[in-house]
Amino acid sequence: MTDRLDQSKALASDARLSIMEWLSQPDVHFSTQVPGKPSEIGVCVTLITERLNMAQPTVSRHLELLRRAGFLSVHKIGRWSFFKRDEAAISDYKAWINDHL
Amino acid sequence: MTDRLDQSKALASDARLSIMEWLSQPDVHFSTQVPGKPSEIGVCVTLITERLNMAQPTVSRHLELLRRAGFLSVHKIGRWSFFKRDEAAISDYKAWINDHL
DNA sequence: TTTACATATAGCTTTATAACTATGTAAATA
DNA sequence: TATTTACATAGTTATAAAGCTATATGTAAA
Repeated sequence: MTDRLDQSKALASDARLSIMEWLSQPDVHFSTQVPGKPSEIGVCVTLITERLNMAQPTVSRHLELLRRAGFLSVHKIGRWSFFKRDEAAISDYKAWINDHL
Repeated sequence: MTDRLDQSKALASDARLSIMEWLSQPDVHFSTQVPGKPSEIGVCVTLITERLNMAQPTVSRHLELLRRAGFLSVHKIGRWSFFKRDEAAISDYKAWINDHL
């Protein structure tokens, strides 16, 4: 079973809430991405780092936390890591919150 | 505006998630309360402390965090503090999560 | 076959959380 | 009025989280 506490913890951060929100409209927020369409392949770490205005390793860690919570998936192409939302897992969490909060 | 980050942080704790869940059916989980019906006046700190199996000041702090997030309200009668859910604020947060996550 | 690039990992420092004990406060009771 | 009760606050300590720099890894380009 997915760990609801880990998921709730993943959302207890300004940076991570922003990431989740930006990735819900990736083409709008990351229109400058060169290697591919954000809504199709995901968004690379560099662009998210720029937008967050944080050091790259810090952003990698935030993304990893969201991934481990199940909210994001990664797709690696060459040297890039493209992150996108896992809508099924997100809906699942929403349903749980609706039931249990 | 309510601080969504504070609300999300308030839910990033096992103890606090349990409190929220117990208080959604207070008569079931706190049937031993003497001073009044839990679903009407709320649940006192002592009973929540017993159920959490933590020191009383620790529980007071958890309750205060949930209250400041808007999820709980307190009603003081004599020396007791009765905590109950603020369903409006909770629904408000759920709606926000549905929109923004 | 170096060099540059994109990301991840390691290690460190600072700040935030969470737990506890001790004590304070305010109301009810003896 | 002294004591007990219910809860809150203060202070301390331990653990977790968040940020950074430095470096490793792995791929692409020169």
